[in-house]
Amino acid sequence: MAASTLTEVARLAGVSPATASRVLNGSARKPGQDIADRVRQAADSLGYIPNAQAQGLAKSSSGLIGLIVHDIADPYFAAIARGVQEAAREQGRMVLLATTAGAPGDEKEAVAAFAARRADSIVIAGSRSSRTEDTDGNADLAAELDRYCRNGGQVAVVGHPVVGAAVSDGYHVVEVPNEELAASLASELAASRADDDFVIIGGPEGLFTSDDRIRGFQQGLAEAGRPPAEILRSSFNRAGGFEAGLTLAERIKAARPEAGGVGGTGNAGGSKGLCIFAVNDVMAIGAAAALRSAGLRIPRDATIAGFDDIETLRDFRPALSTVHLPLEEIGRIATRSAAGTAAADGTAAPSPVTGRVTLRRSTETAS
Amino acid sequence: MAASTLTEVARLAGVSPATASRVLNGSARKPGQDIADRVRQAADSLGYIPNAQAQGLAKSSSGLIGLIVHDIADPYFAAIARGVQEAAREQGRMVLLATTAGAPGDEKEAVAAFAARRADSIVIAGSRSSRTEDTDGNADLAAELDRYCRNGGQVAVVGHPVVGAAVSDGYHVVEVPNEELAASLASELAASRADDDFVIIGGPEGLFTSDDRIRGFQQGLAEAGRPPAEILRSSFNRAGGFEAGLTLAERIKAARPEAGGVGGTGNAGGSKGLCIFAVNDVMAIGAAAALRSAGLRIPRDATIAGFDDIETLRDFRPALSTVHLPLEEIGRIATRSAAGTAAADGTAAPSPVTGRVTLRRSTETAS
DNA sequence: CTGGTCTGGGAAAGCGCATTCCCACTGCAT
DNA sequence: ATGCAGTGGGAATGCGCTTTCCCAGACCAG
Repeated sequence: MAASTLTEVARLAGVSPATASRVLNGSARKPGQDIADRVRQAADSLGYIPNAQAQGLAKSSSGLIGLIVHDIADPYFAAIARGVQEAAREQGRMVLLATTAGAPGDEKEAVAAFAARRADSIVIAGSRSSRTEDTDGNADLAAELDRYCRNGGQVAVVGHPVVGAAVSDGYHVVEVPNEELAASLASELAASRADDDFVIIGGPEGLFTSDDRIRGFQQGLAEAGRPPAEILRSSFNRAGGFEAGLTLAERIKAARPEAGGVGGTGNAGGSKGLCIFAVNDVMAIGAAAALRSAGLRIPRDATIAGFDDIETLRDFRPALSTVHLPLEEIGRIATRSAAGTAAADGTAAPSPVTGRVTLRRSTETAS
Repeated sequence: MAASTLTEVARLAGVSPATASRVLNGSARKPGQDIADRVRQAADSLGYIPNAQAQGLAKSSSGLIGLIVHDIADPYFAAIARGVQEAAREQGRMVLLATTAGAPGDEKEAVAAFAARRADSIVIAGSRSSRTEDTDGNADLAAELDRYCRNGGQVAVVGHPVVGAAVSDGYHVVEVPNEELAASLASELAASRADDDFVIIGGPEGLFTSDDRIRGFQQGLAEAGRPPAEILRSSFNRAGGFEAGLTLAERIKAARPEAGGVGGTGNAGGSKGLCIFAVNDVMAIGAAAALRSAGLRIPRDATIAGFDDIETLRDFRPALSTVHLPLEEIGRIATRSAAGTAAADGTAAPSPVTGRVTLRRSTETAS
């Protein structure tokens, strides 16, 4: 018992398929009221569900929007995905999900798959990379995107443009002011942590998001008259933060004259404290966990700040200083800017993304 | 410049479209080596990408799997989604995402949309509800699923069967032993918290997952010779947990003879302690935050346990006692059991879901 | 009353592909 | 030399829908 077709509905209603199509789907021509009623009645007496594939084939558009993320279980991407999903629903589209772990090769395949499904638009979240091992992948990805755009596809990239992508009118970038915000964070921290040394826990070199935030932070430090911070590189996730945190914990303990047992006086003696900036919240949490596992306490033995303001992490204690990013909104903006409507609106540029430095307990001056 | 078609490739290669189709897509008939090479070469010189819509139309299958969740930004669903995504990739399919906030009406629409797109299978995560206001929605959803299955669709539901769904051979349920696990948790807690009273923070009545866990917990308590716990109902998310937590905080403070300032002696005086079981981790975190905001400390002034073992929450302190659920695996299992292959394998029932009670600091006996 | 313009419905041609059927040809046994 | 199965390619049909084009009738002005 296959699903019923438009033709069957038409026959039941005693009209031609053309007419049935016109009444059941938004067509320019509106058939007469009586006929419309008859068709609609026939349709739901048959439980008719239009075949989106056939519709797509005929109209060459699918009502699909492709979303590419590194990892859907990462709360950063999950938040963006929620925004995308929401905007998609507004537009009456569905979202197709692809996860790639950030490998440009996989992303290229995802784009090809979306193109095959004739997705109306593609949203690419997740940091672009300029690492040399990704050069080929980036080129392939750029070529694939280019082709997709030339065939009328719309793509929106969150953060940075894809390396080497040609600027076409179907290609939008949702700029996230990572650098400026990191600079603001640095300047605020420089003010409140006057006696601290700074150290940065970053992702692998070449990851744009990470690099931007590092650069911005250093710049903010410089403007505040502080020396540049040392940079520890590790992977862009919780594990990376943890690893770097262990390294830092060793140093902190080594630098302390007395043994660092629980109940120590902490950093009160005027020796310089350490303020850690992890380039994202998840890494910051990892680092904090590492410090704690080494018997150190935050903000007593070191202070720490992250970036993103992940919602799920907001109950973490001590509350994490960070930079708030409207992740969900970013997802919405990206989706809208890649919607056909945005292009039609012409100059209606989507509102730019704004973040906000949010200092909390994890960088508060020890009492 | 529209995307190139099979016909164009065939023409370039000097063969018929039929032959081109046979070489480019896995067909039973394999054309000769020389011809195959010619076609393949023509294909990628043209940058040919098969039109999945047309393929789907012709084959009436789409390589799509639909995933229904309440909220993709909820780490519980995000984790399941990762598993689904992973399994889908193994099968060479893509996942279509729909979020419904748990409203059966929306879920019905999502199923219809998936059916329209001729998704090969549908995975429904997220608790079913038997609330009276959802009765109609549930019936609609069941009818829609039924139709989908009759048309050859496969559906897998995580947790509970959809209310009123007819058992058909395309309908699979991935059982999660919520009740048993909650009972185990209760029994372990009853043993380690010999002097505590128990209270349960549950979701709205009628939510199966919540109800099962509550029932199981009560049963575990009973088997341990404890009286049933009082049940506080609120919404099934962090906010609900927070709200219930505030209520409990009031009570705890009221029950304490001396004022509950910081530095109080806590619960040492032999008065009975309170052990809170929140039916999921996110609610537990919310409740913990509420207690903390009221100046109470865990596990000193109250102990608390959750359910799910959400990864992102694992760095929360005090570490949350909970029941570990292999969320990602659950997603994989659901996806596989809804794959055509699972049906083909016949008796190869997917391994059942097993959880594990995981006691951590949040329910540790106060030192 | 007639010629013209609308209006609303139907017939038919694809959209891009898979697949069934058909046919020409080869190679082998008879 | 003849008949046969077997092989490999092409023509044609259809998946379910949209949309252009066409046509019959209605309606108005002249």
